[in-house]
Amino acid sequence: MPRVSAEVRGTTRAKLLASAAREFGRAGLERANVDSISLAAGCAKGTIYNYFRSKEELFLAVVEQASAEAAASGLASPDASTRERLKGILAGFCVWAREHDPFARVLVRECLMGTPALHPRVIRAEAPLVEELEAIVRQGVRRGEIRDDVPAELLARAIAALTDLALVEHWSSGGATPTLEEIPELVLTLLLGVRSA
Amino acid sequence: MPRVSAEVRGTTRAKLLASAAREFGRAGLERANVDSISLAAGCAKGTIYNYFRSKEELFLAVVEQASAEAAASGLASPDASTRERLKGILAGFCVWAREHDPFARVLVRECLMGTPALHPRVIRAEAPLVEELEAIVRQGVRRGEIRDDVPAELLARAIAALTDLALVEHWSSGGATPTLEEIPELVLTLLLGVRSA
Amino acid sequence: MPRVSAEVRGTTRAKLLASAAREFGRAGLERANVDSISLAAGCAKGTIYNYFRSKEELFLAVVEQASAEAAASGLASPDASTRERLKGILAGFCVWAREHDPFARVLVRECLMGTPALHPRVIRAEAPLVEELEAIVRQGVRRGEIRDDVPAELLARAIAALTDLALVEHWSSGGATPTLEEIPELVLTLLLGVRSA
Amino acid sequence: MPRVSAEVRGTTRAKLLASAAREFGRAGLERANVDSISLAAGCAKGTIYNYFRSKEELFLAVVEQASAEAAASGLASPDASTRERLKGILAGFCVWAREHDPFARVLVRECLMGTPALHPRVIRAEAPLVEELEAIVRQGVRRGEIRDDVPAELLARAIAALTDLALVEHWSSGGATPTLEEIPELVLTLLLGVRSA
DNA sequence: AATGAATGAGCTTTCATTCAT
DNA sequence: TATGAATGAAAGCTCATTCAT
Repeated sequence: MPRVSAEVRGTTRAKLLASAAREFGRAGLERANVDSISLAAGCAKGTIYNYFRSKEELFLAVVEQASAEAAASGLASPDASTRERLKGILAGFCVWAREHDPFARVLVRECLMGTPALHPRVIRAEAPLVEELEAIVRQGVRRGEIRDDVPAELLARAIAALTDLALVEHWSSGGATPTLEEIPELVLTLLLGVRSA
Repeated sequence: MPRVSAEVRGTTRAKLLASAAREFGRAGLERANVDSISLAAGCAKGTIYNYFRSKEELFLAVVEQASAEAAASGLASPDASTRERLKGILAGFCVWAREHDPFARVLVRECLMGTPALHPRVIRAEAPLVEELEAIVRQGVRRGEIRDDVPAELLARAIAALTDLALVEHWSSGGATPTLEEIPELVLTLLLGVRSA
Repeated sequence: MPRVSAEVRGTTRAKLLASAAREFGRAGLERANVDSISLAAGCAKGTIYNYFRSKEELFLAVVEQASAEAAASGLASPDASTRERLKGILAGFCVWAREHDPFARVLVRECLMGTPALHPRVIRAEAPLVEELEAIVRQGVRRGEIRDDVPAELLARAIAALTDLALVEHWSSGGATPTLEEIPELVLTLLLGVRSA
Repeated sequence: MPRVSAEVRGTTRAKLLASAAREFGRAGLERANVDSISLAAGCAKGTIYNYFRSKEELFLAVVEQASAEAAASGLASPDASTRERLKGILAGFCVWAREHDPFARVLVRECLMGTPALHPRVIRAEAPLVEELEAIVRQGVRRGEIRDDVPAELLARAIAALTDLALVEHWSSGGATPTLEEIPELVLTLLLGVRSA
């Protein structure tokens, strides 16, 4: 198999994923239109089915890619305070959300309340991010840097969930309130108290 | 002048709303099937359109009814502490959610991440509950009973949002974790700290 | 049976016919809406079916009433010239058309090209007018006052048909060209030549 | 780039148009059934919508095709008398009507009394035929070969209209009276007088 | 006789998916 | 591999008609 061909395959696949993210982010799984996706990706309707078994699989591929990218978006330095590290993770996530807006919209929407049938798979896709948060929280508790009145896993999930909700607010308000930059501090204040704490 | 009493009209309408709530809660607006709704309500397909202009209007009617009921579900006594009063509101909401499970599922789903096109109308429908929470929070701040480091409105919305998310968790886990009874305390602990605080 | 009741019956029936004529004239048989007709007549949907077996029968009743009225619209004096008598018939028809605009629209539309299934019955309804024209034409031919190069029946039908077409033109042009007053002379000039001839 | 040749596309489109003409000619725009059209054309229901935006657009496409063909159906030799040339046009139209019976029925029906909403577009489609008649009439008047007591445009439209009506008669009578061959002479006799004139 | 809620067959249209080329 | 015409199940919705009151 020639290398060029493989590259083209990858390119086409990436274009389809990007186009699908835009469409799914705009319209949701049900209302999204397969035709539009392929058209916007610059290929024909049938081509999608050379890369993905179905519309649903394409959707899941988008969610998984979004999740993988989001998980790799953290900026924390290991020697910072727990709060700084958590803030770094969230800030990285928000930066990624800005730069991959369509993917972020799909991921957040699905994490908050996805299609029931797909939820298990979405949860699995979401896991890395939450696990990273959880690890930092756990360490922070051990170090006595943050509250220990709720289980670490629960706190980690609350952080992730409130961040998602803040993003929804951000998009709903047309980007006005809150801004992407404000979100990490906002979420951490709500759940961990003010900075000095 | 109707020969069939207004009572019957009301009954049919109520049956349609209940049936629609079940279907929408199970499948969402898009996947819900008008035929199934009418069948489950025990009437013909066309009957729906004697009561609602379209599937979408029926959906909104469900959301509005759910919201109105939810807003009337509070149990707080005015002389209790702020925390107790907030807990009463949330507990009332959870009781209502248990007793009107399908309506609750639709409402929560929509509040977290509704169909973009319907979001403005859904937000309006959701307003009463949040406003009640906000009023209590504001009073609590004045009394010095709860945190004042975030705006009252923001805190009220965070309470509502985390409650919604907890309900999603509850349903996702098949009712195991958290239980409905745990939710109010859970949410308030996360956002206001432990009880004694 | 009380006489008043019979009068009411007649009134309701007349109102339904008038309302139906408006609706059928506006929208045609297929697009006309039974609900609108009864509503505009000031009664409930079901009432129509106390007077007419079906939408189609109602339509035919309108056509028949229109035809009967149109046939009674002639103004000819028996001692005038053939041309004058024909003109009188057509003028009477046009006056009737002005005063019963909705009925006229339905009748003309159907005479020109009605629903295939109904055409035989419509033709029968139209017959009186054409027969009257034919009688005058026949007499005119006997008297040597008009052309005899085409069969009387054919000429009579051509006169009726061109009048119908002129009315369609009149309505299509918003009443501008030709005006209702011009139509009789226009039609007779086309088929019998100029007046002096 | 289509892998199925443009030829196939054209064939399918032509089959759909022919099938639609049959159905519309039989039943009219409203009563015609999209399912029947596709079935008779030998393809699936959805295929229609690959070629036409809607049932109405399909109908208009039929009218336009009919009109284009009809306009190209004239047989007149330029050096013949005005009457002969007019007769040639009408004869050509009648020949076309015989050979494309379904299209002719749709076109004539629409010209006499079309769906109000579609009338403007139908009129435009009909224009070429009337304009050709008008040009010949105008020339005939200049040459002093035919009557000049009515405007050329009016006479041309009367000729077209009476021809349409004669075709309706022809079809209504099951092809008996008048026959297609008789129509041109019949119409011209009515409007221009006997041949020798 | 009048009502209008209920009916359900029927409609046009959509669109994810297939497959011959 | 890419294509896009063809597919046909399924959808939401309409509306003439019925009938209990």
